[in-house]
Amino acid sequence: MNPKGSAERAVTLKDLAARLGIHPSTVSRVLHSDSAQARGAASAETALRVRELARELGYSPDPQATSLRTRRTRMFGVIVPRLSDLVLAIMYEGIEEAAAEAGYSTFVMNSRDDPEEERRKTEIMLARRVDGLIIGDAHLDGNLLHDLTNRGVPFVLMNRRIEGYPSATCDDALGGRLAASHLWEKGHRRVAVIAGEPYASTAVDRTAGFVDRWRELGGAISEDAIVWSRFDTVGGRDATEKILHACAPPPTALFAVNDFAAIGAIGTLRSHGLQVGRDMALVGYNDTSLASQLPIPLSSVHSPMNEIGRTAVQLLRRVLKGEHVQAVQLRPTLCVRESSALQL
Amino acid sequence: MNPKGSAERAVTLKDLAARLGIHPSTVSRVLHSDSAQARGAASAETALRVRELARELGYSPDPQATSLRTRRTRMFGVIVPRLSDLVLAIMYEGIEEAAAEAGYSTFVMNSRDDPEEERRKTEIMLARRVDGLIIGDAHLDGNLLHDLTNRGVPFVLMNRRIEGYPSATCDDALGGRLAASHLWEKGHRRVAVIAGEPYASTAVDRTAGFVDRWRELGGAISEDAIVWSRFDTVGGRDATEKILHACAPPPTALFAVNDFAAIGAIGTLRSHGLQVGRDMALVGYNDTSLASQLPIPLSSVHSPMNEIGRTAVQLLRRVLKGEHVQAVQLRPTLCVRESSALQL
DNA sequence: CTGAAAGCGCTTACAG
DNA sequence: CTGAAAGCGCTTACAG
Repeated sequence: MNPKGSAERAVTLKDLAARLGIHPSTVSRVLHSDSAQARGAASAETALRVRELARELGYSPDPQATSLRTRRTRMFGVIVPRLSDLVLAIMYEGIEEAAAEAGYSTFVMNSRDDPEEERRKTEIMLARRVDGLIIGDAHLDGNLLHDLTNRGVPFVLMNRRIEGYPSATCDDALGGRLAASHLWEKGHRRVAVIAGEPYASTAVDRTAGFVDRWRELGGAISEDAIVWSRFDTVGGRDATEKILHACAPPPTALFAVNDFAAIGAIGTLRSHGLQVGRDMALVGYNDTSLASQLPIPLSSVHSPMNEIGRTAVQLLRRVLKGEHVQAVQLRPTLCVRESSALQL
Repeated sequence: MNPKGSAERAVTLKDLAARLGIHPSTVSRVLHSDSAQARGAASAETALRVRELARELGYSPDPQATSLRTRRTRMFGVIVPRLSDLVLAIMYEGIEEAAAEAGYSTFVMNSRDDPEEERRKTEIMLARRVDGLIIGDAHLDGNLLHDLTNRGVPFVLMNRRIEGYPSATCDDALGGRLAASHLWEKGHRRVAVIAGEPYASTAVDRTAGFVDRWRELGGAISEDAIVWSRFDTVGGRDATEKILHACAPPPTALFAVNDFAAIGAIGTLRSHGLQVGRDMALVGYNDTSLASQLPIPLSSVHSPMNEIGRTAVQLLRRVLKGEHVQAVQLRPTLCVRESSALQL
């Protein structure tokens, strides 16, 4: 409503046409011929007049009407476990940027990593008629993706991958290997892994990469030293507690597949009188902004999160064009900081 | 596209009508009469048949078509400084929940707290024809809100407030007062404030509340002891550095208007050989999940972030109904932890 | 109780 | 080069 209390009606094609004394379809044609000269849409002169008036009146096409006609909404749906997970929030920033650049808008919804909720949110998105879906919470044991494929819904995975589906992720196995090489070089021989949720490829791949590399280097690592856990600080606390109880002698280094789990680990270590970086080396994953800012800066495998989000958008656009799309894995790099700098 | 490569066409009202041998308008009427019996829309028998077939075929109305007709999109636009700020991410979770419950979808966009970007994102949202806006990055010195009001755009503020506009926020002045009372009772007499960005009501109100209460209690606090700063960890680091240089003798307690700034403070204190909770008391704000999980748990003013998001949705819905809406301030509570537990 | 029509704002073949 | 028409999928007065 404007100051007088009545809703401001938007300018339409018809308004423009009436003002110019031409037919709405001509206006539409001009506004669609994107190049400088209206290629066959109208005379150069008409085109100019149309464009000028459109700018003057601030014409912006009604997306609902356009969608109804074209059967495309230029909207993407994005599903993440939770946006309050910094990792997903940053990936979403990449998505938003890339989508906006390509003229798409995005819906995000939280699934709380619950398959039931994921399915419900997916249906809401499809009811909204999004052109495609970016799924950030794929479960290795789920069947949602199979169903979506059968229904012909275009989608790509992000953050987590599943064999056989297009995805934009970090090369998590490589990230795990980087952490293993680093700790080995620092002289550690007894290590443990805070492994994350076994249904997420991020957790599985990072852990597998770490263990593979560790064994390649000649190291030993028992099953007891690999503790699956939640991704958050509480998960890191609990896992560290378990590791300290189960492993005798205790490890000299920990690899946490997530920075937040690593932060939880720091807390538990402290309450056992152990200081990170001095009594126990620690490497996290993602290199979220907090890692470098902690009182004792945390070593972390840097994941190009913004880039992963942007890549997901590019992949989805290619899927929409009917291209067959492969999984893309972006390279991680290791950032060594005080938490694991000491040479044993 | 389905397995055969052709897009799955959604079921329409016309499809239902054809199958039932009745007119589409009758189907529409039935599907709109929400109560058990179709109140005047059709015979009970017809209504039943319509509903059954709709369920069977998984009919879901095309929102673009509906919007075009009703001139409402049932979409809200949400603008936040950044979703990678945990505080805004959690408020957004509240928004998403409340919006979904009311049958609304939400777009979020990041403004990076830049007025230019905020304006651009606002225009994108309006071009999408959202029914209303939730603005989470209001600047005390901006003029966007004035313009939006003149254009008759329905909106509410969230997180930050501005006199004269409807808003859902924490009672930040009260939060500041709680922190002041607590530190005073613990015996502190020299304090400093990491005050945040002066263009944000959160920063201004929390700081003013703290200072007011401190003076009420008979305390003194100089201008040098109030340092404006960014809201993030780097802001907290820099501000703490300034405080340690400017104040002689140094304070015994710090109040940071944001948990992340507080985390930055911990880092700077450590590099000066000061341990939080022992050598310097520290209180943060928001009680984000990290606060209680830090190696030295951080005292923090708890802000009901999810509830603030939900409230913003309720307010906006009332604005849409034409109601005149007041600012709502939700009560904070103080969580005392190790970082400020010591009695001087 | 139900049908028929108009129209929301656009796009897109089809004529001329 | 431009106009006229049809139609995307709905909703909503208006008849009967």
